[in-house]
Amino acid sequence: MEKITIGILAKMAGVGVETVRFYQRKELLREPKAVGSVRTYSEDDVQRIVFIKKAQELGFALAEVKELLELNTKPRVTCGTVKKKTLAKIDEISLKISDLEKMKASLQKLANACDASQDTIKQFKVQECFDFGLNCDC
Amino acid sequence: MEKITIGILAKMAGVGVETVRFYQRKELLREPKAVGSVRTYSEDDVQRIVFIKKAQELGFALAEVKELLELNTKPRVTCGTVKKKTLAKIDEISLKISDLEKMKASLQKLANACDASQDTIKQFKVQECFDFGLNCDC
DNA sequence: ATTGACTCCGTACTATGGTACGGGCTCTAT
DNA sequence: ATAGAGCCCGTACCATAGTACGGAGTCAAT
Repeated sequence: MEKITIGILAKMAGVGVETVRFYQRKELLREPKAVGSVRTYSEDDVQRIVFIKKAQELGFALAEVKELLELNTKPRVTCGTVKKKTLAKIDEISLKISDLEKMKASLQKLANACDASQDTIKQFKVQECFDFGLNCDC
Repeated sequence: MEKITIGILAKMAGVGVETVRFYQRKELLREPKAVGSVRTYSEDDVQRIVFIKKAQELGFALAEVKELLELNTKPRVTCGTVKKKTLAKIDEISLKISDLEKMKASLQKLANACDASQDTIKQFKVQECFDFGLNCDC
């Protein structure tokens, strides 16, 4: 098993070398001790970067991703604090999920409306179709 | 019912006036005809902005939000095209939801682990807890 | 008819999340 | 030992998504 240098790490995680260095500056990623003068990374670092990218796509800013990661890794934080923050994040995520579900349902209705007509689609008001909760008769 | 000027609109939608104008420049929002020299807006415009903000929070970039909105409102697009794009968006959203569910499950485990111990929390590897799919014995 | 609040418009500035670049160093293979 | 690939580091630049600002016009109330 060959040593994971920054270039290899970046390739494994599907990001650029500069991105890795950027995350280090932002303290989202530890700066590993160098063996000689070149630093080597672990499989854990790859997973961490993958997590960061995933969480970002889901609408978390880097600062929030950092918080998420720290829930799990900060040594000095008491259990109560972790629990409180964790539950808050869970609520945040639940809300996102429910909004996405509504969005999905609206799009599903739009897709169904498309089935009905042949090649032109009757116009709906955005407000009726993408309402995030109100009813829609598309 | 008083006229909805840009300032009122912004307040109703919970954004700044500058943001409204920014969205107009980006063609996410129509520029309404002026009555006199001041433009007036509708309740629809409010909902549209609310939609934009929601979708953004869910991890869609403005360009993607624009696409979402156009699915529903572009006049020249045929039904087949709309349907194809709509289904693609649905897949995108489903993926987001499933990632969020995994994230939520991981956080739930973290919260439960907190219940168990009293004031210090045993350390988990991020990779075990926030794995997005692998199993975790937290 | 004047004040004050608001609009319109353009331009400039900001924060976030990278990306690119250039000089110097090192590690490996030839 | 030397070339080339890759690392280290700092600085500069980029796109996205706003935010601020300043001058000019407008509208409504006093």
